[in-house]
Amino acid sequence: MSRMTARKLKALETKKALLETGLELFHKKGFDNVTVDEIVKSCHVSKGAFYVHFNTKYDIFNEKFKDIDNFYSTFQQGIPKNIKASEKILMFYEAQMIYLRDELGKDLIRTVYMNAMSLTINKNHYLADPDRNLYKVINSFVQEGIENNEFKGGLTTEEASALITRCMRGTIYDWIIFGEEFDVVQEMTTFTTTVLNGLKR
Amino acid sequence: MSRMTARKLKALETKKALLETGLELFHKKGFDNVTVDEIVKSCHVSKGAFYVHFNTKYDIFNEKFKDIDNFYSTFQQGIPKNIKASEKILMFYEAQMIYLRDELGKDLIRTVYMNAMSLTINKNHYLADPDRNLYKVINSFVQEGIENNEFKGGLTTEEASALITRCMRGTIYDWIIFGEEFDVVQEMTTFTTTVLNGLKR
DNA sequence: CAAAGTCAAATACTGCGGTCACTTAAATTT
DNA sequence: AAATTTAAGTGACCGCAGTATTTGACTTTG
Repeated sequence: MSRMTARKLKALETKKALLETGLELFHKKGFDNVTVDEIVKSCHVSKGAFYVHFNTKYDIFNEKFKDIDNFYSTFQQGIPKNIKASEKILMFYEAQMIYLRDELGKDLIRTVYMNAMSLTINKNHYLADPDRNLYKVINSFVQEGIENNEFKGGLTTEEASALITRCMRGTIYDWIIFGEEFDVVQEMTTFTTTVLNGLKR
Repeated sequence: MSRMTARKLKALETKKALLETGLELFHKKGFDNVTVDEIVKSCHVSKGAFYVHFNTKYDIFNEKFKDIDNFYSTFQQGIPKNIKASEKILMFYEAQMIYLRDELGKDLIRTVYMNAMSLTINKNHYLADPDRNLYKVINSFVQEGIENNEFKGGLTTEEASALITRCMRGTIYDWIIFGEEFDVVQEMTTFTTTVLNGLKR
């Protein structure tokens, strides 16, 4: 099923236009200073069309955010095979944070992190989805660390992974609420190093 | 200056009524399901009056949230003098989390944590105010731990305190975004223990 | 190929947080 | 005690996210 008819193709084009225009405007003026009306006017479609393709205004950024998961393989390639699991995690996180800071930007991340907290969503936000690629990657590093006896065995792989990814969320949250002098990359390294230290035997 | 005139007294009563009614309605129906119009109607004042006393709808919960700081002394009293700094921190956090979970409730905390992320605030939210009582308390515990050589000296008191309070924010954030099975008290203990472990020499 | 069904898109509308120009009465000054 | 200042309170209004209802072009089916 799901043949690509002319209509579906047209719809996909509309969605793409909304997405790209939205991202562009958000980037230029900031999420809060762009209205949905502005986006649809800029695309010469109606507001109703927007809500055919997206559930909320946030979804534009959410969609973009999900793209990161596709880049994880890229990050992983730069990580040597023969170093310790904890070092792999640190390298991975550092690359990640640089990407967030320089490519996605704080405004996008703020939006995604805020949206994840809203009650409107009945099931978990993508950010809290255990099947997210990011969590799988961390999970594999942690498993490696446990098998190599680098980490102590008090916690299961899942539990330890949850703590390590919580480092990330906690640091990013602080990045958002603290002023400009906050250095995400540096802070992420410091915090994660401490936690990894606490996990070691 | 700042004598208590009849008018100021009247205004204070209005504010108190708005605050109490707001809290009651939020508690009963949930923050998102209560409108400002509903609150003011219930208090027989105009909408404008609300915004004389509060800057946003969030402020009702923010004000309540600030009250915790007044209870810190209560928490501290239950903490023995002769135990290790790390144990004091854990006990303090545990009491804190039980209070958040059972007294303030997730909805209030969610609201405060969301509001702290919003851009509308030009200066830091109260949650990120370094002069907050909570941060001073943690700071004193950390200082004690460093002086007693319980923690290693790689980080300054302020840096180590920042990491420990980040544990709290990170765990609370996860409490909000993950489903019902998340146990804040348990998770806070596990995470903080790990971080404290990582700080020890 | 014509009737039935589908779904992207359009438009008018609702709900709500927040604002603004204004009123009014109390407080202060002269 | 009259004149002036201050600030609590009013209520109509606005901006904007999101919704309900309808339309009509395209696709599917018999």
